Amino acid sequence: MATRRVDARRNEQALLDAAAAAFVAAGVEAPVRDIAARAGVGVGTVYRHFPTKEALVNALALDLFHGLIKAARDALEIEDPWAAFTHALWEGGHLLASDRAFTEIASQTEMPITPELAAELNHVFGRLIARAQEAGALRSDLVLDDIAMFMCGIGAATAKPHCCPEAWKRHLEIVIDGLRATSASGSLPT
Amino acid sequence: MATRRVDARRNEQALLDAAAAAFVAAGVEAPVRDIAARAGVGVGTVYRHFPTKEALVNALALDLFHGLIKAARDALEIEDPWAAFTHALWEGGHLLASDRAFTEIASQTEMPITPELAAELNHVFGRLIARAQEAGALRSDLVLDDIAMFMCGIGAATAKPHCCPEAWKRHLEIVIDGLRATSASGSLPT
Amino acid sequence: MATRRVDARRNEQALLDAAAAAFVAAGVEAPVRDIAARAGVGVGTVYRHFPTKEALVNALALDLFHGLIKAARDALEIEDPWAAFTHALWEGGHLLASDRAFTEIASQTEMPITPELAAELNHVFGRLIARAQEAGALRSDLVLDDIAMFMCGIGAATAKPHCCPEAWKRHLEIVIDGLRATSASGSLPT
Amino acid sequence: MATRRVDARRNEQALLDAAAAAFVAAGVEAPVRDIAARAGVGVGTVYRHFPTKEALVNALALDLFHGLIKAARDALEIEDPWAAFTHALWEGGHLLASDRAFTEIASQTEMPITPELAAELNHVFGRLIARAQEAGALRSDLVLDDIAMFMCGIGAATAKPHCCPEAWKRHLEIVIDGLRATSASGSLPT
DNA sequence: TATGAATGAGCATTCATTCAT
DNA sequence: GATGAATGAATGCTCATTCAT
Repeated sequence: MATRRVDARRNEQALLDAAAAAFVAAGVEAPVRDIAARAGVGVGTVYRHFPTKEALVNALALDLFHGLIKAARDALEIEDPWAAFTHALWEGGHLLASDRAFTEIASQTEMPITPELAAELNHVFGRLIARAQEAGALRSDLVLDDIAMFMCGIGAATAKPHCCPEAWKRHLEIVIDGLRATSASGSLPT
Repeated sequence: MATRRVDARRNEQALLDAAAAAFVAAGVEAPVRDIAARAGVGVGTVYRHFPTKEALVNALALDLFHGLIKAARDALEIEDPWAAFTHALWEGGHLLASDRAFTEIASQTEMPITPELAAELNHVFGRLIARAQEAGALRSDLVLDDIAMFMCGIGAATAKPHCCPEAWKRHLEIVIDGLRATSASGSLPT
Repeated sequence: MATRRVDARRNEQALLDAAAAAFVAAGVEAPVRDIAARAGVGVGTVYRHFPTKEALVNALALDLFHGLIKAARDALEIEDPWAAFTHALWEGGHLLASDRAFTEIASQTEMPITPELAAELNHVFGRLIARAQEAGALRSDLVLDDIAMFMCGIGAATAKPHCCPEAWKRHLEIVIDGLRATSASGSLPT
Repeated sequence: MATRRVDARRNEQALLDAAAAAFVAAGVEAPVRDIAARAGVGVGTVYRHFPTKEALVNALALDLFHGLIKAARDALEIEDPWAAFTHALWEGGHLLASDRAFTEIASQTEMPITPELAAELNHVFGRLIARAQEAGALRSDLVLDDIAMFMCGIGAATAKPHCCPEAWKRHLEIVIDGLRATSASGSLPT
């Protein structure tokens, strides 16, 4: 019984990995059959672990969200507010860049973020932003939602197949430079 | 015969519009039948104008590329190199933001850009970048591909259903601030 | 266009027939593919004519209901109340017996009878019953719902594969004998 | 070992009950898993007792047949031939009415009756019929198969979800009235 | 022996595409 | 030319059955 459990758990992770790979290769439209095949199991097994294809997709997204939250929380430990803020962004970037599946998902389905998760994400990132702004390091017009936007940008940068896998780093570098309090300057929004 | 041409062209444009609308509403997965219905024609007619659904999608993307090129070319007329460069970005942003279909497409299919088109795009944006860098206004490490990345970011910002339709403007503003030569500063790429 | 319509109409009837045959042979569980094959069309065609397998099943049932109503209405023309009543039963029996699909359906799905149809059925059969009872020919404790029950019995008699196709006639004969006003006599309901 | 046997038998009965309940609730299409759950065992255990879902279904049907035979045999003890005959019918009705599962089964699968069982059923019901006919109480044209038909009618009456659970009693009452020797009269078989 | 995870054939349904009219 | 009926491959999902533990 315990053994079976171990096996099942292994399978669940294999399924998650297989799904991520399949989504990267073929988008969220990747057939469940393909995911099963990649994981080396039958379709039925997929459905034993996830009641729905959507549930599998969500599980994948949730994983990333948790990673994001953890990264942000770790960043909160850093003393310097600006360093803490940028650290969180860089860690988030790494997460996103190493998980192209997420971008696929994010761009094609409604994010399955639960209210609790959203609240948690908001709380910890809000703290990061507030601290950096109070320290006078971060431009004061930045709001929480902008973070999501940057992350999407990173995802998009990563997803484009032809650009080098490090491209997102330049993107984030530029964005961070634009985020410094000293950079703020009225551009020309037409 | 000339009338036919006019009619056909009208139909083709109607089809393109219908497709854009359908894609915005339901993603690229929108059925061809829906597109036909929106255009007020039968499915057969769609296939008379575009050999394949993919061809229709590509035509839509091409349209946007042409708009982008035109905007960049117009920007080239502006004397001040930095103003010219940022003008092109803002115009591109507007184009992208007003055409959510494009983002849908971009995120789900390989961009169907032809070598000629790519060359043209590269040429005119390359000029814009070079001029701004020579004038010392634009950070010197910016390369052509970064532009695509920013555009994708804008697309992503626009596509997120819950964020306000103007959100992309802040995104671009920050990015532009980060692009100034004076902003450049080694961040901390982990 | 007119021609197509003719073809389509033909197909729809073929589909209905094929479905009836398939249900007789394999129950309502008969795969849509089989129905399509029997009708000599592709599965897609089934779905062009009926949005759902259930809709096809319902269409079949509705057909029979209409037949039943028509038979009862015709019976109403007969002057003698008892003759009218029994005529309706016999006609209904024939209908049921010649359409084993209906029994299959009736026993496995909720009857898709619309309120209007039910009302119509009730109205005309109610008349038949009332007239026969007023004439003192029909036992007075008979109610409308009993008719449905008898019909189900006939269906069941017909459906049993081993019994001769005329078996239902004896069933109905006995039931009719039991329905005469003179037969009524308290049996022994335990 | 004896204990084992007892346990197994207990399990088997639990399984049979669970199956009956599941079939009533969801038809013969009820998943084996549900049956197992209702019985509080794993699916594997179901298959230890019955090689096949069909076998389980058959066992259920057999149970009812045995009940029917027993009822008929008990009826044979009654002295008055007509009373004996009708008693058997009423008992059979009760059995059927209290076991909707059977009707589900009967209408959807070939009855798994063995030759021996059929012979037994025929023998005892044949006796009941013969006695009642010889006594001049039962119409002489009744044959064995008609009994099955009546039973199916009762099953059908019971199965219809909207009609009251006692509806079958009226059905049987009428049928029995029609079965009296005195009722016999040429109806009008079209 | 009992369990329940794994399997995969099978089903309803959708949708790009073709073609007779 | 335009139409929309027909096609059938492909997809998500279920469920009887097997088998390792």
